[in-house]
Amino acid sequence: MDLICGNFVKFATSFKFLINMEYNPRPIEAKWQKKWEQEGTYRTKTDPSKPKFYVLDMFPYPSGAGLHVGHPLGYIASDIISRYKRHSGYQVLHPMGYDAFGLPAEQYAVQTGVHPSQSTKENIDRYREQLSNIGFDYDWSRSFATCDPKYYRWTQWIFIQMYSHYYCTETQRAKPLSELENLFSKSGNRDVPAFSGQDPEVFSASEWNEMNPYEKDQALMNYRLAYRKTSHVNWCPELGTVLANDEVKDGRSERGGYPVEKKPMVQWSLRISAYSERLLNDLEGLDWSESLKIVQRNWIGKSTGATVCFSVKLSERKIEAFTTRPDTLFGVTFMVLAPEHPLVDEITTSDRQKAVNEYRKKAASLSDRERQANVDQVSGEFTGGYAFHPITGEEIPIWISDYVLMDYGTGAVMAVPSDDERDRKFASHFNLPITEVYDKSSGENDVNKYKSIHSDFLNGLNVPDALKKIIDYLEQSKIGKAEVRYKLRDAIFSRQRYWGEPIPIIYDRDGVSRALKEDELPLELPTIDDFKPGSDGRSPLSRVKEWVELPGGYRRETDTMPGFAGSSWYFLRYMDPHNEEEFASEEAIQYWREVDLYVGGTEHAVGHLMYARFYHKFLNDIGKVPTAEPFKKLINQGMIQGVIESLYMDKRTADPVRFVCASLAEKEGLEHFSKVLVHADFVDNYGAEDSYLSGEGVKKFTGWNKSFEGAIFECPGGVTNRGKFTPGEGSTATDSHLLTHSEVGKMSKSKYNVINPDEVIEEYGTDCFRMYEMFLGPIEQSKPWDTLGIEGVSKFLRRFWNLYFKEEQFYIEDAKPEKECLVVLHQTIKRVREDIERFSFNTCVSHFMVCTNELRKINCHHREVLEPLIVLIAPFAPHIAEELWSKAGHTNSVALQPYPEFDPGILKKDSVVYPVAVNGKKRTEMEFATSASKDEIESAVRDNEVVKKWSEGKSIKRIIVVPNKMVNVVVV
RNA sequence: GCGGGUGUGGCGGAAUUGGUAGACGCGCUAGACUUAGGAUCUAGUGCCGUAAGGCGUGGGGGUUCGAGUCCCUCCACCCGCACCA
Repeated sequence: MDLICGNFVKFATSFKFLINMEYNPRPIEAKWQKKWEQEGTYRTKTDPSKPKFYVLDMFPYPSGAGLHVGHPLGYIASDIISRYKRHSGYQVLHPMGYDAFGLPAEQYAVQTGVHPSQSTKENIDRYREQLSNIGFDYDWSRSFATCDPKYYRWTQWIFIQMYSHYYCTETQRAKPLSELENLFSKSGNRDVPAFSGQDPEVFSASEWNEMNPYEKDQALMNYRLAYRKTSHVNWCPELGTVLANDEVKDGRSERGGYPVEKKPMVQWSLRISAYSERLLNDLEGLDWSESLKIVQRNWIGKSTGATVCFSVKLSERKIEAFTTRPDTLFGVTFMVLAPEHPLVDEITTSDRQKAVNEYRKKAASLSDRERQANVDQVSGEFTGGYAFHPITGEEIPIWISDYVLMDYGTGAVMAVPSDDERDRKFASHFNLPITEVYDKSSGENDVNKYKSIHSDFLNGLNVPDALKKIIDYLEQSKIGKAEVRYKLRDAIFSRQRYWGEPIPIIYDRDGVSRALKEDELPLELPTIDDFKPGSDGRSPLSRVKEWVELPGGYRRETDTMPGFAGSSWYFLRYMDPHNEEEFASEEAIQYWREVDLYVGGTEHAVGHLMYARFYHKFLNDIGKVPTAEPFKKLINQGMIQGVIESLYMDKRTADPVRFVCASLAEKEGLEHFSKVLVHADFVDNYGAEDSYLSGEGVKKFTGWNKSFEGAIFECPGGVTNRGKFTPGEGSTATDSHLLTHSEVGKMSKSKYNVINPDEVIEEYGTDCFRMYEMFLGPIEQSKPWDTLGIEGVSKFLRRFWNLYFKEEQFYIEDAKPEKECLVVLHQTIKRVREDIERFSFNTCVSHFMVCTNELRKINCHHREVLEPLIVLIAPFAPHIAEELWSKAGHTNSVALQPYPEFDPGILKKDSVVYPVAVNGKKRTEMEFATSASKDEIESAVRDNEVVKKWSEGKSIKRIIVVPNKMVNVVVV
């Protein structure tokens, strides 16, 4: 009987599908996705008759792991905006592509021998499939990958432009290098307005003209925006490559944990530091979050001050020190050099030699991390040498200490212990004198209000005035000069790797560099089958002799470009992705200009976003793009977290291993237990507080982690061992109910809690998945994925669908709707429009829910209400919208319909229900016509029974009427 | 240490300019329909209290007729930077 009934229900349900009554998302979604692709619904044209809108998602690296539910969050948000803008009459550019060069594919190749191009292609295909499944409106015809020679040809081209430009400090923009060479041949390099990070050797015009090509090349390297020089890099001998700073953790490589050392190597770099000031200033006009701007400002790290020159006793050499507080110059009582400072050797006296050498040796052996770790410990050595105070002429002892960093400022500090915390610490530790140079006796906290003392001609001045005066003095007497410094370092560009863009440079027999000509591009990566690093810190390419060695004794550069080379300008290529003549046509660039909305995670706060801004500014300088900034507005989506599930394992017994229920662990004392991660798939009620392991879950767990096969799993109801559950004494339990420990944390493969969007979509449908991701909370906040919550959205979509059905048939009536229905619709239009504009997608979803609940209640089936609602929801749930739109009798795509406008006339009310408060507490409600005057309302409120009751025995002092809002009665 | 952000029911979160705190959803409770319910529908659901009422947006103070929202102060958590001269 049971069986027959069950089958009947099943049959009836499937029958309902046939007549399209029940909402069954998957077939609908597949149908429309196919149709969109066939009809090119989302093809973007460069059409100057329409306003444009460029929405962009941050370039994904297609990893082998595929997407988890956190990745699409930002993509869905940008998809909604892109669809909304299309409905609003914009020509929308919403592209997607792949940042496809990079280390993971190469590491995989080293391990497996699979060529990176193959594994990358497979990963891209998988990404594309997963993305398509979510129904995005990407114009796939514009997609590309950075490893495609048609793309990287232009990555190489941009590099060559940087190689052949310098930065003019007069006009504050990049200029062709040939102009600089002209200047050199006319007047040498002494006064050229050209940015150079190092202090290049000075040469005259005739010296320049007599230089051989090699010497000229070397000299020009000091000015090129892409240049080659020796830098101290993180070299990892084990991996045979240079690592970026963020790839090094605690002196070891992030991958593999191999030791990393500082090694001088000849490397290509980009002179991003020339752009520091512009990168800093132009942040001002960007619609980015304040916190992101601050991160960028910190990174650029501008400090304004002066360099002061100190002469050294018994030496011709001078010490330059940078300070932000030259006004405290009279408070200098000692100097501190970085241990690596080149002058240390010269000034150290023989009696101090041994101590100094030991200290330097110790400092050199520590990594940057380790040096920073002992911030609290003061250490240092006296060199025995003295400098002269540039004004008073007093002798000042010179110390060395590792709190002074060689690569910041000049590597030398004029120590003012009175006004600098670290100098003060150092002085008191080594008993060095402290001279107060500001009168702080007033107890005032504002530094700018102090008056200068013990400072000769500065006495009596406040800080800003003293600063001005001392800088004037320093410059006039040529002791020093005002100076601005930045922390921002030039970007090291060389990678000793295979899977990256070849650097399009060749060297002649003498080592003189030359860039490839435009018609020699792209310089394609040769195919190789051995991906191990080359010898002597060179890339695998160095072994490909037939590629490296060229006729005429020329040799190719064998290093490749870093990941940011391809990802720093990709947003421009989408404007015109198939152009073979230029990276994008002027017409396309003039039309699309910049990205109007950029969506991505905070992990790119400095790296990608800084490099892309730099590239863009450079291209702007050379007249290739019309805008100074690439990304007008930026939204950082939050992370979607997962619940990390673990089991309590008893530390006191090992044989057999004993796992216990969380309730037991708490009773016995948590200190006796360690936590063992358990795969989220094994847990019942995943995500809920009382998630647990059933007998089935225990079986999965022991099958997954065989070392626990013999373990016992104890919960209050009984014990499970080797698949058998034995109830405890007096227990009626029939199965394991082992509560797990659950905590919110990162969703990651290593935590075994990854939720795959494909599975969610399979169960609930794409539209539901999209809406639920939005419904979770504000886009910028991190929040945990709640497996149960999605039911609510699923239920809502079914109800929404059912608005369009009556007695199992699609049903929309053409009769004039009642005002009530229209009010619901227009209220919803108003709210949704406002909330999309402010990127508040979670509240949009709730407006749709409210709307659906209300229309259901009043049983509204009017076309005039239900059709605009389809368009309104289309950006959020495009598939269900298309299906209902076509069922309503339309043959065109809903995606191209104008977005509904709300009619303020419909929302206008005749009367308003006022909350009436007495002394700020709401006590009753009263309805008044919207036209009612304040006086009318006031007198009616006075007569109100409830108000009378609350003012009994007291007098009404005031009645505040806020029109159409509320009434407050003030009673004393 | 510095900078930024966030603190609202059992949970995710609403509240655009100071104006009915807790929309919407989850969860929970009760009921209806059901052989059944992890389906669906209806009602309820901040806390205390039988009620009247009181208390409530991290704590304390202030401005205001009125404060989640503004000001001061303290606390907690998260993120970023960190000897930057």
